[in-house]
Amino acid sequence: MDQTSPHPDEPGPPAKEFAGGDSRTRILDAAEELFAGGGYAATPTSLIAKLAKVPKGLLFHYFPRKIDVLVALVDERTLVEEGREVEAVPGDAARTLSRLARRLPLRASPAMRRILFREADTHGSVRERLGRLNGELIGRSRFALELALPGARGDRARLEVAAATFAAVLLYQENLCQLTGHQIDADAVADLIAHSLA
Amino acid sequence: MDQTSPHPDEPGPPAKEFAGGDSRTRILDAAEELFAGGGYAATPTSLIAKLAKVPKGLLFHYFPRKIDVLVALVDERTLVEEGREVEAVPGDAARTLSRLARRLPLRASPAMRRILFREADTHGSVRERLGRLNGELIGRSRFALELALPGARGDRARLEVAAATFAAVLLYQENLCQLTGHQIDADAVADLIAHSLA
Amino acid sequence: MDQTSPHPDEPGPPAKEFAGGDSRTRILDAAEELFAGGGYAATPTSLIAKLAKVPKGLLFHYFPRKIDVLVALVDERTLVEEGREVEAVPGDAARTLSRLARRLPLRASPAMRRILFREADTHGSVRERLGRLNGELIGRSRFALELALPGARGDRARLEVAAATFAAVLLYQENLCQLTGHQIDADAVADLIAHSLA
Amino acid sequence: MDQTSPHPDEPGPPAKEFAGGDSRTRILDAAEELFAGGGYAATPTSLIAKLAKVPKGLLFHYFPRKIDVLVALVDERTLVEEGREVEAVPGDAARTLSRLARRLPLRASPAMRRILFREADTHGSVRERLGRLNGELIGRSRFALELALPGARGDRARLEVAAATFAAVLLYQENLCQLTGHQIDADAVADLIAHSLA
DNA sequence: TATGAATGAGCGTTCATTCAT
DNA sequence: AATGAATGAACGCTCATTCAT
Repeated sequence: MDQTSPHPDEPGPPAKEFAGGDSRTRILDAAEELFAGGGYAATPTSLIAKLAKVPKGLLFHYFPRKIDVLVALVDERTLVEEGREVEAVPGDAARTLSRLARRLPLRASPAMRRILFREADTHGSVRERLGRLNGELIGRSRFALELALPGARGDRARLEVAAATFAAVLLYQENLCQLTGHQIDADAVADLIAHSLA
Repeated sequence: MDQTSPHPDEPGPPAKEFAGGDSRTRILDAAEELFAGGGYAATPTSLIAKLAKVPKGLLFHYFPRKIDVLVALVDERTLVEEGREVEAVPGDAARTLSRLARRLPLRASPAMRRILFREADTHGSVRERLGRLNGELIGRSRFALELALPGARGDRARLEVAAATFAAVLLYQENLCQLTGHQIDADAVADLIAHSLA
Repeated sequence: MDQTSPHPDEPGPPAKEFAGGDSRTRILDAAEELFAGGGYAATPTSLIAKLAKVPKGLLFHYFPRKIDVLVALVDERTLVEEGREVEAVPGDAARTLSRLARRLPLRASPAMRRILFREADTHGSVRERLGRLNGELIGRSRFALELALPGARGDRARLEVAAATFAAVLLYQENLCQLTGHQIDADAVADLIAHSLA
Repeated sequence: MDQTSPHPDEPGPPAKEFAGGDSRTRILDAAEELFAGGGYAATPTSLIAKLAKVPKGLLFHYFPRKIDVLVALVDERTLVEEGREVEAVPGDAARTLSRLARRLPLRASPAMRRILFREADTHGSVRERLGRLNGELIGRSRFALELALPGARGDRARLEVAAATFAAVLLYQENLCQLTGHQIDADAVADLIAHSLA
């Protein structure tokens, strides 16, 4: 959970955070934690309820089927920002890409990020969100490079490949690094790609 | 799956492939298909037994616990080739990497490849194998580039980044492409990287 | 169900049929439809509330227990007419019974009739109502035959049997015909019975 | 359970009645009793298992879904005898029908008979069986009357009505009598019908 | 009267695993 | 090695009912 997700302990007006709404939030909080930790299939609804400190039946009041919890999580707690302006540094592809890497168009907690990759295989709505993120990453990389290197120096195809490569590296960083234990330095990759386009 | 996929280069007589041994193989065949399709957690042992056409009890004779099936699958049906020679094309980093992409150091059926990525989150032995693949990809890429570009032209660090990037793209190609629907052309990436090292 | 079915002969102003009272009626309407369709046990109160478009809690305001809905339905929407005069055609037992068949002493919608037979096994109040209907049918048949055939031609016992037979056929027609798909023509049976008493 | 159903305590060769088969029988025994008593919908599988003294899971080993228990019961423990010869008493329709009433073409325990009527509303396979019984009763009654009264005295239509009436009375006797508390004497009805055909 | 969140026992079902043969 | 009945804990889910507002 990052600064954008609805947390009851967040500062600001605590309005409407009592009564019914609270339980639903606590259920999602618990599910987020557990799905990220053990995976959707291996997490029993009873455990979600226990962690959320709500009776089991209430979970199904808000989410008629278990899968609805996951869908709600993805719907409400991940946001792929689309079409935002890219901050390009004219003439400097490397720094432009670096900035991009620092501000991924994904508003989601670390837990939600894990869920996004973990459950993409199994559940369409999650896969769709991941696909959207991928597309956005490619689009932004392409756009950023176009801005940084306005002269069509290097044909478009090469620029496209560069964008796809950078997107691949960013997703790799988000996902596989944790699994494989191999780190990758996005800044260095940005530099590499910039060189190749020079 | 079939006799051609797992270890085509394995020497030795194919003995013991009749009678009893057959059941074990059929169990693994079935599990491979089902784990790839629906995931380990969502596949009941009873379904494996049914698809393998063996009685349920026999499955537990060969694999006392369900997880042992997955472990056996990874142990016996994936092989990360280590330290093999890389076919480098001296002076041509692009073609060298392309060759690498064409012959991944992973001997495994498409189904086993899916399993490798799918279950890496949950099961240590799978994760270890995936990590090994990642390491091998990086190592080979590095080695290939060293061979192709013997002059330490471009510092080592840059070469390291290039290797890691290429490895990331290859894994992305193996895994995320299916999920996100975005293809990536490894040859073009090879070309890109070669340029950046020129 | 609608304003014509339950008690078309009930006198009195139709007052109180707005506002709050409406909810109660809609609940009973919904329950009638659902109990007839799927049976009492298989119909959740939540579904009744949904079909009635009332909140779940309100249902329990009017009917503290689920069974009360069924009891109210039977109480308020079935009426076994007792002791009404039978229109006999003197000397013509066949036509007399035919008339009886055409005007059963049961004021209830088709749905309520199904409920009456369906739930008789399980719930005493329903069984009692069905028993009452049966008794009334026998009584009327007996009385009709006595009127039609005033000379005690044929002993009383035979007349009693004829009445019971006709009642059985009428109930069979109401209930089993739908289940078994075999129709029976009450007029023809009336004719048959009249012959046997001649 | 009547003399035809498979009971372990039945005399005769006790072969194959050990091991697994016993549990299945005990489950059906328990279900028969409970379904007859409280109805299918109101009988939890856990109660069946408890009464049968088997673990709950075993019930689902033999009957994957609850409804399969009911279907098996109807399939294996009711038999509508079809096409058997009718013992007619030539010239005596009354006694012929009486004999028919005494030997219904239904082999089933009293409990199964209740189930047949109780659950006919809800479950197709039960309804089919009941419909078959109804058809057989009509067919036999017709055939018996044809045999007893070979001269086409009384047109065929009348004979058909007589058959249907008698069948209706027999089913009424089996089912509704218990619910309504009104008895009907099949012999007397047979007599009545015979008179009407004379 | 009206509302829907809350509650928890219980349901049908699944499933990994054991075991006697 | 082979078999499938047996076991019981746990699962996702349902549901009548309660309750605070």
